[in-house]
Amino acid sequence: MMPASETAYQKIRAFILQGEAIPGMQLTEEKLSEISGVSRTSVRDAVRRLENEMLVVRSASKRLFVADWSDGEVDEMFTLRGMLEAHAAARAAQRIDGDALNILRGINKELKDAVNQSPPDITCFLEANRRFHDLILECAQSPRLTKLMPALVEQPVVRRTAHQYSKIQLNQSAVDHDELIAAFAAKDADWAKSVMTSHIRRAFHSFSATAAPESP
Amino acid sequence: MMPASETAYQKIRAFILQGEAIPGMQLTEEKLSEISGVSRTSVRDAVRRLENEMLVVRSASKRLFVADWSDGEVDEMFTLRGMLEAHAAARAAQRIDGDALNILRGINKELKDAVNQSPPDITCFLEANRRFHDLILECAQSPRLTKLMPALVEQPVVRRTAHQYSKIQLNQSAVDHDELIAAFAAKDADWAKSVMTSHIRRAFHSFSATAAPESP
DNA sequence: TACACTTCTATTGTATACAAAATCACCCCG
DNA sequence: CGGGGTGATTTTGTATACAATAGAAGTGTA
Repeated sequence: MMPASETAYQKIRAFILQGEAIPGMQLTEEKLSEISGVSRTSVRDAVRRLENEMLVVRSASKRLFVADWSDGEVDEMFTLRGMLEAHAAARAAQRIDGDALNILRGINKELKDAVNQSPPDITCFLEANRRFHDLILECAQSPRLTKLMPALVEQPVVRRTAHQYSKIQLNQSAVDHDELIAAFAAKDADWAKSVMTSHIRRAFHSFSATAAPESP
Repeated sequence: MMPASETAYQKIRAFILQGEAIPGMQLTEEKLSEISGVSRTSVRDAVRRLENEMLVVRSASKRLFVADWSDGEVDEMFTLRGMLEAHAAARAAQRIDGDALNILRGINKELKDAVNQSPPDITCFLEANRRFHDLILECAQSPRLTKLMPALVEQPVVRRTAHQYSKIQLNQSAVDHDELIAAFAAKDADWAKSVMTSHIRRAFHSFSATAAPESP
């Protein structure tokens, strides 16, 4: 049996990420306790985690709301994520072993398969992509970095627009990953860092182009 | 009246930071509740925060311990902090206004005064230093960055060794700050970034030299 | 109508009690 | 004497009840 606070965390998180929640809407602890089916005590525990990931925010008077992000904040988030993931990639390049490398190859194979479906299986793609980046983070062996990352990865906006990415854009991700794997195999930290930087940066621009296609 | 969870947070934090706690020692929620004088409920709340700042860690079986850091982790922490604070400085350079600049000057004045006491007033120095960096972070106007920072700043080890810094080392901090202010005044993001990078990096080396002076 | 004041309601904060889980100490059996 | 299991003890997890606080709605007065 899963701990109640974990249940609450997952349910509330899904509630926000799968778009049932509207950015800016208030979330009372009681409502959340109904949604997740556990007591307020556990809900509060879950909410603390979500607050750290900045999926929910607190008003001055401690009331809870679903987070919403300005363009500037999304930009900044990608920038920070780029810096930290690039750093993680550099560390991973110096520490990764053959086993992890092979698992990485396997995950990227799955990712490619998901892309090559017709239409591409975005859910599968996102899942494989997440596992790929998570494993790199693990190989970086930096507890601190691991702690910071969650506040920078999940975003409802990004998740939603992912479904509109073209096959070409998705494929570019797979290609980036292949090059990352090559950099890891060569144990070249600088190479890994550069590739990761471009990878995240490109993802950002794919996102902005998709999210706001109507420019003046 | 301060909220109980806040009381608990401050008391426990002080307990760890002022060296009453030994790295690696177990902290039961009940003990912490005695220390802080509030109920376990509020203690748990406080512990969550401390966990995020990585001042306490949780074993696989959810038991709590005072964090202790390997040399590698301290190194990594300074590296991450350097990246993020440099980024904050760059953003601040583009956003800072005259008022903030003057406050910054005032804070650095206080810092210099603390250094020039005989002996230097380290507590005052650390306090002014913290306010200086906090204000820069605020000027950077990045909620995300603000959220990440606390996990990278406070460290019992660093705090303890600070008391052994020489006047020359302390003075160098003031000089760095002056140059940062100059970079801000010129609204030169690159300059600010470089100075901040050096500043943090130097602090790291001052620390390692002080913490482990006996090399082979 | 505008504004202060007051009451009521919604929401979060805290304590306590009990349940579940993990660790420890002990004992029994091989 | 060692290993494995069993019960006791410590420690964390969860629910509920109540307290405190913030926000909303009304009420009266100028």
